[in-house]
Amino acid sequence: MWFDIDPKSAIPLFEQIVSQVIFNIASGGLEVGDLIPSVRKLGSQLTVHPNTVAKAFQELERMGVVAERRGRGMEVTPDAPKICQLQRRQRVGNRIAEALREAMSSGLSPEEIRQLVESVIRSP
Amino acid sequence: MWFDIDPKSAIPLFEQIVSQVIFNIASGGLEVGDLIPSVRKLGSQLTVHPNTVAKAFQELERMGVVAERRGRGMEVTPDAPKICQLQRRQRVGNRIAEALREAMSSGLSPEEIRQLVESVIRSP
Amino acid sequence: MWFDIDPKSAIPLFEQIVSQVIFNIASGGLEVGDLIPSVRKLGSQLTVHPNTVAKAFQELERMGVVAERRGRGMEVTPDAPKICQLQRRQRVGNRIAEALREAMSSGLSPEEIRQLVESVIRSP
Amino acid sequence: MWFDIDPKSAIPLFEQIVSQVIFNIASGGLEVGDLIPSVRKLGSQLTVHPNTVAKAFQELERMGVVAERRGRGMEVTPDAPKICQLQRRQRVGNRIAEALREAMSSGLSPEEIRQLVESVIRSP
DNA sequence: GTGGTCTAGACCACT
DNA sequence: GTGGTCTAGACCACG
Repeated sequence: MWFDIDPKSAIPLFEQIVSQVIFNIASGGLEVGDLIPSVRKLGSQLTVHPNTVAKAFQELERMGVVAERRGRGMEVTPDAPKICQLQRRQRVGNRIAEALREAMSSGLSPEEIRQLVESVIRSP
Repeated sequence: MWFDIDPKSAIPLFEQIVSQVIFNIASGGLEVGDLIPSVRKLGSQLTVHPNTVAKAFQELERMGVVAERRGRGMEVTPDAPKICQLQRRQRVGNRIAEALREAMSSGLSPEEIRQLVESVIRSP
Repeated sequence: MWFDIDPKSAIPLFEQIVSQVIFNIASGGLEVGDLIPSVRKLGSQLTVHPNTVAKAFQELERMGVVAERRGRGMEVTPDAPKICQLQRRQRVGNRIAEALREAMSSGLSPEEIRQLVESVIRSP
Repeated sequence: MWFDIDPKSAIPLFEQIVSQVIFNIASGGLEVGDLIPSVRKLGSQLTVHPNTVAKAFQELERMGVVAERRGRGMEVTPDAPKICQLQRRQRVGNRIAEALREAMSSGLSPEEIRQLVESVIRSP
């Protein structure tokens, strides 16, 4: 299980947490029936306030990706893998599309953009 | 001169306006000494509140890209092209890098990402 | 002895258990001197955590409805029937009053509400 | 426009606020295109923290009942009346059904319950 | 002025 | 220990 959170990003923290949980389920890092980390544990791990994590969890619950097990925590639902794999493609695709749309509106040529993409995809 | 604004994007409107002005200067759509449109004119053209446009112009002035010509409006400075071409690469590059970083952290393979990018770059 | 528990209700489980014991005593299903089921037995019967049952029993003891018989369990007290018949009317009345108060504040007419009540009272 | 909030109720405040807005729209007290009161205004009117009101508004936005007008407030959507009239019946019906189900499980006869209902419906 | 996000910390129900 | 609700108050983006 892996979390990649950037507190300086314009994307709200709770939204980033939602995405990361989705990605973990989509890639099999979290499986059906698993308990996801508690709000307090994850909060201290990410140095984020537990309330912020809780907000992310409520969103995930609303999506049907996790369900509360009273007094135990939040459990990955049977429907989660299907939902999350779909969501992953949508979220990743949308953000790339948005960035490329901006790139093209900037006057850079498709070739320059392709080079930029390649340099990024290889580097980090 | 061309503006591509998306009011539904998570990126603040004033930030999008700043970028679009920078892109117009970088690509030669606006040249040194040109007057950029007034706050009201641009506001009504983009259906954005004039205060929001004013905030963007303030930011551009702070960057040294435009300067006030008393009684005439905001004028593109001599330094602007150099600044804007640099800014364009940085802004476009950063946003692509961010989107790709997310894509890679999502568990998709580099090959899948490359395909996604190609499909987006070709479509619209 | 009969228990009607809904784990999805907004009403706390322990509160539902308290009510159900009260109703059983009020209606004569449990009589003075009877032993109520043990915390573990009732817990496994209702698939509820024993601590939750224990909390309900604590509340019932505080109300004077049951008392501990050392080594035997919890026994229905002589005062219980009187207390429980009063409590039953209060609890049922309060909850109905609350639901109807909401119904009336919703803008539905008394006639529409009466119909709703009739349809519910006849159906299940 | 009318709000009936009970801070002592077991129902969460934000949920009560959601219901009350729905009821107001369903009964025509709020019409399509109206701005609902701001989080701060409604918060101080109900002596509830603005964050609690905001949580209710987010739920309403998620339901498609209101939409944000950036910098102006939350506006009643065209779909709202239909949604709210449906929701009103469901919410009111559910709560009455729950209360009556409890009443019947308490051992009271249908006739006693009907009398209770009538006495409540006539009194306040 | 508007709502959105975040931190902080309290209390509660439940296991 | 778990999550849910609420209060409190800060800062931000937008009009």
